[in-house]
Amino acid sequence: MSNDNQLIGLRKQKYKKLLAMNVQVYPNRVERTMYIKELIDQKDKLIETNETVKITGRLKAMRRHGKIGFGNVEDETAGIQIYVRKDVVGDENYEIYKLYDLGDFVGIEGVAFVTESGEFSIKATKVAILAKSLRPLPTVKEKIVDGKKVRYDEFSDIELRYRKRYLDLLLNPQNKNIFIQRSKIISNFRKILDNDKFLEVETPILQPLYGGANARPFITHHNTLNIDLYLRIATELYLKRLIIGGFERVYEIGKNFRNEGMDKSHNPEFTAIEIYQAYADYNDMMDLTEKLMSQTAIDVIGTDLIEFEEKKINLKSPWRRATMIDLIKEHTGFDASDFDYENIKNFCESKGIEIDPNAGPGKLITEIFETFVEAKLIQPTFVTDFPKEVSPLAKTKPNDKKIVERFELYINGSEFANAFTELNDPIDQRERLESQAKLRELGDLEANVVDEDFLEAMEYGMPPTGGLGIGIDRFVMLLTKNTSIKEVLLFPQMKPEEISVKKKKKKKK
RNA sequence: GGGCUUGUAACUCAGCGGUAGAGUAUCUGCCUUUUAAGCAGAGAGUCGACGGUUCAAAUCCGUCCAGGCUCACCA
Repeated sequence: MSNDNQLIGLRKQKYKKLLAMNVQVYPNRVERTMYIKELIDQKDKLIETNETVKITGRLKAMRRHGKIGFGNVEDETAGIQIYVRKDVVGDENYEIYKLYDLGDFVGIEGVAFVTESGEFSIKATKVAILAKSLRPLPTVKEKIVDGKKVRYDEFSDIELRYRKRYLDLLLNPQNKNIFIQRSKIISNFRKILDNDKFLEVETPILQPLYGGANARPFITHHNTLNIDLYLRIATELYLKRLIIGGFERVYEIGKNFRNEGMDKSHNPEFTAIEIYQAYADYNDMMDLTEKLMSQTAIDVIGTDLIEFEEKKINLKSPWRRATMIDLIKEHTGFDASDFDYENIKNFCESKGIEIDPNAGPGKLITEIFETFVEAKLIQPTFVTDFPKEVSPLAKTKPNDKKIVERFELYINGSEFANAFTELNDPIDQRERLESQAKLRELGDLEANVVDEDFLEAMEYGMPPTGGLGIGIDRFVMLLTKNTSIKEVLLFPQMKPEEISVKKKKKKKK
């Protein structure tokens, strides 16, 4: 018998013993008079009144001493020590207590008191089991040394933490806290936008055509319609349809799916917020980005100064705004402002940048930026005025048709937001999408596809609009000081373990 | 995809050619104020998988599986 089965077997035996004692091991209804946090907050009053309280929670520690015993019970608000005496709770209750295992959900009825060693506890008058844990939780022990918590045998295996996130949440409060922060960040975005008269909407995840970004999609199939559908790579084109439809301020928070590589900052599904505002442009979007991010930092983590990887990142607005061309000049000395293909190509070659034969000067300029500038933008920086060539959905500048009104926000060397003065000229939009289609034919799997339905919508008239997208996961990483996206996703994508193979082999033996 | 690296008991780890180890957890006994409770004893492992070398493999070699770091690719 494997150890695993041995430990589980023992717990199953206890389950049976409880049943034999006519104890409901998984009762339907449970009574709780207060959360443990409330109990602790009312310590003095409860000791004075000797009032009976009922708490519930998971058993996190047990210390049995013959005819008495201690334990620690935790609910979501706090934990408290329980004290169980055989002569107080009676034989049957004490028997139930003895059949407790670490990880069981228990209900304790009792009165508040302070032990001889000074610990506020609850002295049980009645004990119950609310749900038995058949599988032993990993053992983590804590000790308080000089007021600091020292943890032993922490559940720290990264792979296990991701695969069994429920254990990570249960055993590592600091990791659970990441997801509390994440939730607060998202609800704070909502609060700011809702106060600003934005309407939250939901658009299709399953799309007959995908668009709004350069990326390879996931493909799925609808049986009844017998058509392939794509999981959205962005919400952009649907949100613009809503602007056309007369909603002046909309946003959507949701998952996008991109069938591409995975690394510390890319998960195949990730959360983005996209925001569209009629009668606004990319300058307004910069103001909005600053407001959302710096205000949220203050609201959620209490400061807009973040110390991360030994860098001090200052989210206090205003943030630097600089054009891509100027930043390239600043970091390399190279002046690409003339968009002269030969000149730019020569520079790329001299720096060892690989040249895609289909790339025009705009694409090359972007590559120079990515190679020499991106990683150096530690403080929040709006990189503005992108080449039109790489921005098929953004409006050109009035005085320079090679450049569009677009920005990307960089913090700590990586992209956090992308925004445009949205292209609303349907003739221009059609030409741009058609030239993307040509790139596709030349083998660019990430080029946009022509979405006739979207173009038709735009032909009815789309107001001048500013649009903005922010990567939520990366922002959560920044505020919670995590370097891996997996740490801020509850269930990051992992390769499945080949359990079936293992099991088959086991059975054969 | 390349390089480096990890995988041993439920958890955290040691062992790195000669009969599988420790602490915690679990079980048994003692124990009515403990708190990483204590003391005494016990059980628990296909040493990620499959091959190879060897008298002998957790240990050396190869392939594979799953992670991590990093570079490349990619928004």
